Amino acid sequence: MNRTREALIDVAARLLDEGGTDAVTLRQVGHGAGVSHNAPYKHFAGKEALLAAVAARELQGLRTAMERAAERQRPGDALRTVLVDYAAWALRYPARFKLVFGRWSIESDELAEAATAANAAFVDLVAAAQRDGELPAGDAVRLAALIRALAHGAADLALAGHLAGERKGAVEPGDLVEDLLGYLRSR
Amino acid sequence: MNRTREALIDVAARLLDEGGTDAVTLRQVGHGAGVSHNAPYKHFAGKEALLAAVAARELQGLRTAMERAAERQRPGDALRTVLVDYAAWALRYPARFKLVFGRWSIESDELAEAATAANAAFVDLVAAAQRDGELPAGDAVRLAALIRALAHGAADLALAGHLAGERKGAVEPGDLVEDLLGYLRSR
DNA sequence: CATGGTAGGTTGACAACGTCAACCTAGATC
DNA sequence: GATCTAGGTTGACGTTGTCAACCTACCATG
Repeated sequence: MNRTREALIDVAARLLDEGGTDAVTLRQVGHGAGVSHNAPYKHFAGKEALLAAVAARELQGLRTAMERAAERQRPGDALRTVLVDYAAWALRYPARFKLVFGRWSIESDELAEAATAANAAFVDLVAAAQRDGELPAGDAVRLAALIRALAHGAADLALAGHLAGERKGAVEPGDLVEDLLGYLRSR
Repeated sequence: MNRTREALIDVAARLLDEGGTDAVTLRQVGHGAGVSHNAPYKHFAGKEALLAAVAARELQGLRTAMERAAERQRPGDALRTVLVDYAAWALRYPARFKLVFGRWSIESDELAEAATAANAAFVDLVAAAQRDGELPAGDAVRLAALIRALAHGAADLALAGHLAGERKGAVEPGDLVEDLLGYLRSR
């Protein structure tokens, strides 16, 4: 039924990993899925809509990973695991990271819902860590935003090559996450 | 002498503010500067090189702002001022922010030097705040990376509309900066 | 002073891209 | 059996980055 649609998303994700957003051309996506250069328009309103579908699928994966960590580990460990995995994911799939957390120039219900769900899962994780005494008390939403902003910024700067220490004594995103959690715990 | 070159950079910066990186087309840049669609190639190797020049100019401005703040205020206040101004700048000129701190697909000595200088100025600011007891002791480079990553991530998420609280109780980048500095000071 | 090189400008062309329009076709629906 | 539609096709259009060829003042050097 939606076989072609799924194939298009798969091809788009692959091209995205290979060369970033610009490398995802509707023509190559169509060709890679074995259809013509205009077939994607039968499934997506345009290039942006196709990319939004890729982003939504990726966001659902991130949310699933968070929920799984929350089930299997204590709150503090789960939070650390999630953040470290997040940084590793960003470094491994830079284009996906930039797509998912960049500005969406299109309104997609699927994407908005996936983002809301993923954010809620993260806030839950933070709140649980607070109850466990691993994080200072206070507004969980705001504290979650703080932690998320740090992980996001560390990953983004690292990807751009703007994190201090090119070679010797390089600071890695995971290090900064550990530093922040350390400051917050010892508070 | 380099009058046309400067004009091209000016036009590129204006187009950048108006519609992001994609809105900067070499043809419009040339036309806006009163030259032909191919004249930019006499001053820049290509589109990326032109954008790199814009980014370098912007980075020099940020560095100047930091050094000025360091001269006129106490370390703690200077740091806070710089970070708040940084967040405000990012929200006001999103395209410049994304250009300067995005990945540079080109090697530009001018750009690399500007980045190194700006980063050094920020590390100096952090080190001064540490000596003043406003920040915990430790590796200044690493602590600076932490603070910078938070400010960067907060601004980037806010621009993408991914910061918690769309309307009610919206978390703003400046708030997160204040939160982090608060946690670090009371440590 | 003649001469030649170069910095900076021009026009024209090219392929690739996103997108629109028109058309085709098999299968579901009434 | 007629009709609608989801999903596919080909072809075209305008825009873009970039390359190539050409032109022309200017400036230094013989």
